[in-house]
Amino acid sequence: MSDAPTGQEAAPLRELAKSYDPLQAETKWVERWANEPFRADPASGKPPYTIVIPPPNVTGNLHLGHAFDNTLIDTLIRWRRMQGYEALFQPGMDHAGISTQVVVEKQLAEEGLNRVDLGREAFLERVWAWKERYGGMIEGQLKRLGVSADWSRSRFTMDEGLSRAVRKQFVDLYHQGLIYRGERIVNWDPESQTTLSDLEVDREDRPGELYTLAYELEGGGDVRIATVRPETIFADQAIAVHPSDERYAHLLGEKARIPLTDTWIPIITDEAVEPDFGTGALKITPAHDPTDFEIGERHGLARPSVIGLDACLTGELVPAEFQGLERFEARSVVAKALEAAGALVESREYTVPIGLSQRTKVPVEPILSLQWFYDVRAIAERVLDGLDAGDIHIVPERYEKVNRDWLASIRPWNISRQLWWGHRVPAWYDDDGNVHVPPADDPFTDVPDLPEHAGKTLTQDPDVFDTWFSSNLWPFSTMGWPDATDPFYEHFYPTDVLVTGYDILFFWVARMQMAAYQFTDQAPFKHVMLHGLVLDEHGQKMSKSKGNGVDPLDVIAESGADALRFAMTYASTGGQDIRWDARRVDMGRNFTNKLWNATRFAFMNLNGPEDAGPPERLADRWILARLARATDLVTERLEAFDLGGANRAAYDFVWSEFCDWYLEAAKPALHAGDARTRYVLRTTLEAILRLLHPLLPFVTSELWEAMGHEEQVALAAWPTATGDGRTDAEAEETFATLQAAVGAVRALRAEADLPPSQVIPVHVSGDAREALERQADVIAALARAELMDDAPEGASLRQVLSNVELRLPLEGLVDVGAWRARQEKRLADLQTDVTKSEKKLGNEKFVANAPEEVVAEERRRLEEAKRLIEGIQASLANLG
RNA sequence: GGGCGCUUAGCUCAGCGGUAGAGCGGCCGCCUUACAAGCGGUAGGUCGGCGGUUCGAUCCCGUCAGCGCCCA
Repeated sequence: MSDAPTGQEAAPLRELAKSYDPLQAETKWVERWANEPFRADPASGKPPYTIVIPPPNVTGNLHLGHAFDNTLIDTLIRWRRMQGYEALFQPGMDHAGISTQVVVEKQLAEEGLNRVDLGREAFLERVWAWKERYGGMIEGQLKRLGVSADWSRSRFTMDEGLSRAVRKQFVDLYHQGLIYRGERIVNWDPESQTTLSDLEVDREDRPGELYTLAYELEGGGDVRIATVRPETIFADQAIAVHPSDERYAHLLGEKARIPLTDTWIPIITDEAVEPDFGTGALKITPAHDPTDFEIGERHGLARPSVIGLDACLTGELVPAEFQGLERFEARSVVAKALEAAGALVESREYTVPIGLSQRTKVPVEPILSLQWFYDVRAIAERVLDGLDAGDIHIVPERYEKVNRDWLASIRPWNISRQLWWGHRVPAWYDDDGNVHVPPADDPFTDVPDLPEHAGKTLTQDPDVFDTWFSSNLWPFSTMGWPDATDPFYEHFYPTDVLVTGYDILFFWVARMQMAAYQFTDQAPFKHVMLHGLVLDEHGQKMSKSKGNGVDPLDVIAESGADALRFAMTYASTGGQDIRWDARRVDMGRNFTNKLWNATRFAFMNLNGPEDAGPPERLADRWILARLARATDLVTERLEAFDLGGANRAAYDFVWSEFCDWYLEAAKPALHAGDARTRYVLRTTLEAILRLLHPLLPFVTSELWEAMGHEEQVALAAWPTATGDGRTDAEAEETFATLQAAVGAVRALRAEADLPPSQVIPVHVSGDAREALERQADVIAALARAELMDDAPEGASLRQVLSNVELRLPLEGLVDVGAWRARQEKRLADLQTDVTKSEKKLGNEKFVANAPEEVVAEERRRLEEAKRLIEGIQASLANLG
């Protein structure tokens, strides 16, 4: 064994504290990464790797969902950066129209103010002030998580450049006829006073009543209709029945009188009526129901409205006594009046499906309104073609079908919102109600500034766009689109992966797909990695109202960001929701401490020259082979977007192999000053720090620096397992035998209840005897056992293993009865195995059909079990 | 009404065609000079029920049950 110091002295190693203080180290690196941020350089010549952040809302603080998302993104980014990619983690934030407006209005209310008093300009100033404050907080929180984003690239959906992108989108689509203004039934949120897209409405079944009303007929008698909304009868325009419904055929062309009024309406037929529902006759109220609206369109019905934006009865059709009643109150008041008038035939309990505003939880009111719509049907087809062509891979795969199904049944998207906070609709109206949108070749000039409109009075549409009508451009608007001046668009777009929760697959992912094909003629990302939601410890969704949220910053303050990140990647498997369990954070914290101490131990022993020559000691050869395997596995798991698998693979290797076995097994060599072992120890430790860095950026950075590296580990190369001498089946096999022998000795020791300090003599026999004798020093270190030259005389405990038999001369030290009992249990288990194996091997079909190696393995097991049984029986006979 | 996911050790979860794994918790020993946030040993599971495919099923198929989610 050569100790020739061919290597140079290692750099001076910093002395490490006895235990890891994550907060101290993390604070330091947070500061460093703030001062020397990770910058993506489009001119580096390296292949690009891009992930854009799902922009958090400026509304408030980050929650665990954000911590989850950003941990996954940053893990991928750090890994790829180390692999030599020019990695861009594009950060930023979303203006979150309605949510932000709501919180700022709430804040105003506390001061006794409201936005209308304040006026649009002043109100927007308040929102911007809010944005500055919370935007900064969110960025600080992400930095505390250790995210290696390029902060110089941070973008906000309301930035000038991104606003230009939104405007370009609108103007282009308008001139293509894909965006139009129309009067439709929309989802109105009376609380926040704006419309909502279908996606922003949650459906819920609520107990209600189904009323049967009698409408008097011109020719005498009545026709009975079923409705859940008697308060809207004043806006009725017809009664409709199914064309094939014989029951009503004789009434066609007749007129019926709306109860409580003197209004007569026609009886018509329409395919949309379900004959089985209620009486089979429906009152048609085009202004207050989407289906009725469509029926009304087909029959040219008028569409008067009787419910105002405040959700109260209003309009000249409503009798004075009901004017101003709130819709739900109106329902019971009108029902009572109907009853009094004899028009209420029946009312019975009925489950009513209603829509709730996701934001305010208030039931939405379907109202007739003039809104901007984007007809996405054609571009959705284009996305479907792209999916067919394999442009985008979604993991887990099952979400691709969900993605497709939604696109395939998509409907026009209501993009206007009656809010102040957001991108204002760039459309102007003249006194005659004509619509003016900037020309396609000059989208950024306001219409009143165009020469041809000089002198005209034009008013801009007061509304703004749905927030998603700007975040759908995020992957390219953040890269400078539509302006060609930013090299990032050319270099970093399309992006590589989108990492986000499955809950915004429709809201955001699908809309980005459509926008990207529409404006960049390609998919916005190659992969979509969808993760689950972070639920509370009882499996409930976390929410502010329930107060069951966990603040990531509290977790970080308690255990460190590495621990939190560990918990996140550990729990990330296959898009499954993760139930919050603080024990996973403890695992992470304990792991960082373990790593810290392993390094500390290494430092105590890396105190002399190193020799980079080929390793000769078994433990050295073994750990290198195991490291190669671990490296392959971790890399392969990362490539498969299986960060949970990568985490486990790294954790198991570092704790169960490197710490538990290698560090112990290397002690004799290190104490003997073996320069090659020193080299193996240091290089393995360095590989471990690099392998763990994407998962635990802080400790690994701290330890890497402590090892004397000037350049931080984030910029070091990702380990690779290629290269010769990294597989060593022989070393692995021999070491496995050593592990089994050490385990057996330890078990014997525990059985004999001997103190750990007491050295015990052990005799080894069997095939592996020589190999183990060569590891006598290692066995001494691991098991406190001294190998005997000669078999012990007299009674001894024998531990029979597959290729080794251990004997312990322990007369009088052991409770022989307990030992015997244990050995007999072992015998019984082995007998069961033998029976099973014999049965299998006796099965001709098994031998004929199973793969050869499986059959061979079964034979080997049978032989081994038999051998063990013999050995154990002999040892029991020898017990005396 | 349609679709999807989950059901594995006391708890939280991996695994997903060839004799069941982790962390925590339990039990028995240890402050063995890297680590008590730790070390060694050990117990604990008919992998939700029932059928089927297969030489072989926790894993594939069908069905039932429970829990949860999405869409209409």
